Amino acid sequence: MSGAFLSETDVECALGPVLPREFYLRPTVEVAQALLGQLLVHQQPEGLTAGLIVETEAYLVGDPGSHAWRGRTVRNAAMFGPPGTIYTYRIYGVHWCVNLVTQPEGVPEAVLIRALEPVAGIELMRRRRGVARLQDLCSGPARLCQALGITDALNWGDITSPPLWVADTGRPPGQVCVGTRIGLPIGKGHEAPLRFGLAGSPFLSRKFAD
DNA sequence: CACTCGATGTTCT
DNA sequence: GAACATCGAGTGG
Repeated sequence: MSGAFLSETDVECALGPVLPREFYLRPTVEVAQALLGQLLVHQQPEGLTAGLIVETEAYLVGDPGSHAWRGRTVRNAAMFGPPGTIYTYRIYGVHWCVNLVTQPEGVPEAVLIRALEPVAGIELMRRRRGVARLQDLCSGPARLCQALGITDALNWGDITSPPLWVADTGRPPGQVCVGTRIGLPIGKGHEAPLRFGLAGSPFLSRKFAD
């Protein structure tokens, strides 16, 4: 596929209506599940990339696994923004991850996007990722950010408008798997059932225990 | 397949 | 100094 630059209208027609701010202003666990099956889209001059959200995690107030657990810092400030705020952070000093804020300003809850099924701009994703297999392009929170070109530049941005938004596919999520969150140390909320995925998707970062 | 390890910004001890 | 919402290269079965 060529790197044609679609207008906002073209994109909206092709990919469905943009999910509005009210979509995110619900209990965070509900948003994390409702996002499954919807389309994350990044529109840039070098091309448009998009993928179906197949895996998410919820991070809550009073949650020792959350970056906001010890209060506001320079890094996590976007988590305290209004619903629909984009929170990006650098992990292990090398990769980017992206979250969407779900609560009113001052209440730091968010959904981490953990995996996508590639849908649009797949050749651009392959160039950015340096891998060919479809299953390796977006199956992890840092992988999908590299594939879509998501960086710190989007931190504090608004997920309800370009350049990064979620399009409503109009499809029900299908069967949702629930599990424990990935990568959290013992005693830091690692047991909480706050990871969600589309059952049977080959694009998950890891399989769910049955 | 399982496991180890290096990359290194931000936060905490 | 150590730990961390990770990934990919390397080793060994």
